[in-house]
Amino acid sequence: MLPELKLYNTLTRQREAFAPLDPKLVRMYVCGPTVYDLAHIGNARPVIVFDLVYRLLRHLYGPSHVKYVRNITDVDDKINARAAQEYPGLDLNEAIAKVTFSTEAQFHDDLEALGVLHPDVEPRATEHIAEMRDLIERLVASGHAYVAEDHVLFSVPSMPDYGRLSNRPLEDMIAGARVDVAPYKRDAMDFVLWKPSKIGEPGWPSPSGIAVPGRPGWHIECSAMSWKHLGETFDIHGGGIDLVFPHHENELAQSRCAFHTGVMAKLWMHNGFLQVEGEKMSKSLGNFVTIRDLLADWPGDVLRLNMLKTHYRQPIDWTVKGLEESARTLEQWFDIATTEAHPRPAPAVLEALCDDLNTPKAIAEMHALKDHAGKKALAGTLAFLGFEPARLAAWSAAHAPVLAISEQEIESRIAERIAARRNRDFAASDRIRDELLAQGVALKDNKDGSTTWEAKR
RNA sequence: GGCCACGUGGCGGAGUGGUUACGCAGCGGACUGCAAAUCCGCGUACGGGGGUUCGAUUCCCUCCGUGGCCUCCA
Repeated sequence: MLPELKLYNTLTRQREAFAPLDPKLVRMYVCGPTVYDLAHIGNARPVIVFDLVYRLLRHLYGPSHVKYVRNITDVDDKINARAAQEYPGLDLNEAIAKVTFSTEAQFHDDLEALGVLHPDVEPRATEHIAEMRDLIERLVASGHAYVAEDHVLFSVPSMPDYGRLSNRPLEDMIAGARVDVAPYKRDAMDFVLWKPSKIGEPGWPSPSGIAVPGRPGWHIECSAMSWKHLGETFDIHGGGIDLVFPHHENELAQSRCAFHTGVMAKLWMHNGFLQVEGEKMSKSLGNFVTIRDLLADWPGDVLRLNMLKTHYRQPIDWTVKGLEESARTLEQWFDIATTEAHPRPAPAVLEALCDDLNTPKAIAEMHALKDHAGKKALAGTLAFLGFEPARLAAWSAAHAPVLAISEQEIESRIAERIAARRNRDFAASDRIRDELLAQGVALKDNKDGSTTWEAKR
């Protein structure tokens, strides 16, 4: 008997029992990266969190009954700016291709190290321009959008319940507006669906009779890609909490008005923000931490556990101390879970995860497995959660501290020490132990009388 | 200024209207020639103030603190 899955829905501000629209196919869309720079640890949070949601759904509904779409946004002003900066001599479109291609490859390498499964579909925005145009024309035709000065704008007042996701009544937003309003907007809240391309910028034939080439606004790509791969409505839409407004609010407005539906996704999930050593991560503070940097010092599995130690909706403070603790925990678990893995996660862990992805509770349950005869269950749970001893071992081998002493020498010194202890020459015995420690080798005298060693971290 | 979230023991971090979270660190014990590793055991908590209640860390109000968002790159 599987536990009932309950998830917190940003749209309703409460936990709800999850029931897919189509019981034969659970559909989830998560906003992926805009590929203009190395992914930082804050970007890793939604990727890891929703990877776990994906694993959980596959377990509950069967792997062939879940479709997970995570996009790559490869058209964006930040990309254009980066491309122009990195490759000043190159044609802008070629430069953009270089930036997006290499950034995407790096992103995939990072995720591989973090134990993240591939989504079922990973669409790129530039491959869905036709769907975007189609959506825009539907919106214009139904009066939800209009053309002005070669732009297409979404008419926010045309949607009576705009603002429901972010819980911002229209009046409040207008009152709090602090940005100059473009003159071609009918309403201050209207947002861009399509805009004209400047010379040299990427451009595509425009919709709605606009003569000049253009490019999509920020939000339309996700409406287009989720439609193409998941349909007009689907089950779960995820991302970071910073995306709730305006990105998700506007996505939702576009899709619902284009398809005349009451919902876009039934359930909206948002992960909390991440800070580094108690401070907001920013380039000016110099605490901007990329996944790549972290992987130089820590195995991906440790980063993964560190991320899951905090409940996904809570703010997380990313610290070296926390990483050290996670590394130790993972090491202990892998030391214990050496037996054949159970094919399923431990029931108590599954139950915790079904309770709005309560990973801290799940981790506590794993500690309980350690204490009892739960080795096989622990191994199975670790595998289920995406932790892989082989990957960890590979990282450790690649990053092992260089010892100035060979393994044979270590073994012979251990033998020497055993002999000294047998003769009760403890001065000699302790000297050997200290010398090895100074060389980075820590000895362990086990209960069975044997002595083993490990490289000191 | 508007909207929202968070504030738990030395640290990390769940949860709950009235019984132990859990982990790390610490302390005590076992083991050890002594340590380390390992095993067993132990302790301290719910930001301030008010209210509701027989009873609040848990609900309400308020204050303080921390953080996020407030769009077309301004």
